[in-house]
Amino acid sequence: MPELPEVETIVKDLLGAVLNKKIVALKVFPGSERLFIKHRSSYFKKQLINHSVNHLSRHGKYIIFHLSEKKFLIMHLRMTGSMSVSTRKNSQLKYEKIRIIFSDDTAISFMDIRKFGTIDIVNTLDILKDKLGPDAISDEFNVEFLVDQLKRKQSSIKAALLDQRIAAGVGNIYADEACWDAKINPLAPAASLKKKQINQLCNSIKMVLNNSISNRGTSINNYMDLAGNQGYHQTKVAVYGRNGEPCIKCRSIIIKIRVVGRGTFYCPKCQNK
DNA sequence: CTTACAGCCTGGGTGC
DNA sequence: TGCACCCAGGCTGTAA
Repeated sequence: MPELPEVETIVKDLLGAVLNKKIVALKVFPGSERLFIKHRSSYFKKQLINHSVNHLSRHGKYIIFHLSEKKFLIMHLRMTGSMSVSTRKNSQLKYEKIRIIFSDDTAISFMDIRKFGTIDIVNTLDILKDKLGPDAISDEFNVEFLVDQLKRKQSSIKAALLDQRIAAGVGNIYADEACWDAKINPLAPAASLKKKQINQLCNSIKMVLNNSISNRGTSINNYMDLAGNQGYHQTKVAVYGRNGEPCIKCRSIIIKIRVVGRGTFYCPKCQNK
């Protein structure tokens, strides 16, 4: 599932394929109906065609295309979305839902197995500001911010880390990995953490995310990069998906529980508070 | 205000 | 080989 490091890898790879290109067509494939619940596909065509991609960025797990005339195309891959570079003439790719075609006949494709992905076109990014806190690898995501947010939380630290208004971009895998690195039990009440622990957790979150970016993301379940390749970070995970296996620090057996409906993996010895 | 949870989807895995 | 069932989880809407 694409979380911050996977989306970051996709955005970096996409940059050369879209920057300063003019959109001339939008191809819509069967099975894309859910993408057009909020606006019809004709609306997207009208908004996109003859606009250029001036810039590409990411906030949390959202991909943001900065278009000419101050419009923004916002995409979210959710669980199983992926992107690919294609051309105007390619036949439909597997699970391909839409294709954005440029004036040089190159194109980018959005694929999605489970149809949870979303797209939207907006005139300002205010909608993201309402939904998201600071991006988890940005300077605005720091110990002061985290202390302030966690003290008013009534939930577990795991639930707090999955809250995108707190840690935009952190998902289930990296929440577990960061808690393990910081030696914090995922069930610990968020408000119970001491400043020293929060400082460690903040550092662990950034470290885990940046390491994964260096490895082009974690391919567990369906994540693939633009070229259809897996990342390399799945061989580096310490706890996620490793229930029944020994902790790489203390050899205790990693256990799996459910927290806020998510599979949650931790070391009962290393993460005992 | 907060938190919890069902629902959205489909491929892959398991058990019979 | 086939079939029924379960699981994965990001986000939204609704309920408590």
